[in-house]
Amino acid sequence: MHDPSAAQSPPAWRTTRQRLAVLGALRGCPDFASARELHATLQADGVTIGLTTVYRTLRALERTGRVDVVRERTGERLYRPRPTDGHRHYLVCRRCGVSLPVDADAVERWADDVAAATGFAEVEHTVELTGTCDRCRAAEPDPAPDPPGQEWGMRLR
Amino acid sequence: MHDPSAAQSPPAWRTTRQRLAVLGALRGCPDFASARELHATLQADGVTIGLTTVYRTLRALERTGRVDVVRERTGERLYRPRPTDGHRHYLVCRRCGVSLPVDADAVERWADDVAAATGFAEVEHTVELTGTCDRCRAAEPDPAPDPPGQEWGMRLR
DNA sequence: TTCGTTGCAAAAGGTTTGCATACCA
DNA sequence: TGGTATGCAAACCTTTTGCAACGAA
Repeated sequence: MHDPSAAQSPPAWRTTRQRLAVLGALRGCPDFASARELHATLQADGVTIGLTTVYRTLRALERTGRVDVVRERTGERLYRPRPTDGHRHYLVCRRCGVSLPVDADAVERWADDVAAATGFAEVEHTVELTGTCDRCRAAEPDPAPDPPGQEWGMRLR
Repeated sequence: MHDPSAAQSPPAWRTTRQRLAVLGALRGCPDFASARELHATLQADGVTIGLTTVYRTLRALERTGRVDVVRERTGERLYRPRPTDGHRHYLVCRRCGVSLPVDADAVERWADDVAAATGFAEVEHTVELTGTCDRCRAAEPDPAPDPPGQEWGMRLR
């Protein structure tokens, strides 16, 4: 027992020009941003950095819990610096992308209750809220809501 | 007014061999399955069907609310037939994939409250719970939990 | 006969990896 | 100096699209 390789800690983090730049860009952007967007921003600011490095840095930050991540409908990952410990859920405007940390205590409690009731262990949850912010709504009231189901009366057998 | 093109209803659903097969495979698999998995299952059962058709069928079922969808960590979409109206959230085992519909009234109410409080309209929510079911847990107690943050002491300025 | 559906191939789009080079500690 | 980090190119994966042929109604 006491296998040294098991206690092996991850490689030391090296502070590089590129990583600082990604952190800076992240802080400079209050809402969720994709890796590509961050990369474009950095290049526009004259920072020389590879897209690969942006991806790798974001993934590292994700692993250490320094950024929050949501998924676009396309599957694209969007990153946002984690404001404080405790706020980890957001309401994101589908049109302009503005994001708003929301109080999620009720969800946290609910998730804990479900975990306790089902016998599942190490229960993690992801909660994503999207909507249309009132500013966008004022700009253009209604974008033709999708026809609400039932239009395809499939007969199965 | 009364523009006919605006009232245009979606194209009629045609019941084809392939669509019935996808529905069948979906019903035959109680847990979440990806498009590729369903396609492989169908082929193994001797059903001739294109992967494209599986994707298109699943997308159509998703639009009409006949299946529930979750996202893998990779971004892959996983589908599951919707058991009843009302149950739309699941607790999925990260190891064996078994999924369990959970009562999500608390989350629904919370989402409605957030919508009301923020002034956002058309608020949609996705909630995904993952954990380790007791069966998997019994099989192998603990799979080396990831080192809990803080291991990379980054100095930012 | 009509028009939605199928399936192949190819494109698209985001993310990851191999490997030689650059650079932090 | 040693071992990470970087960056390019190419690989990977899932999903979507163009288009000609097929088939349900």
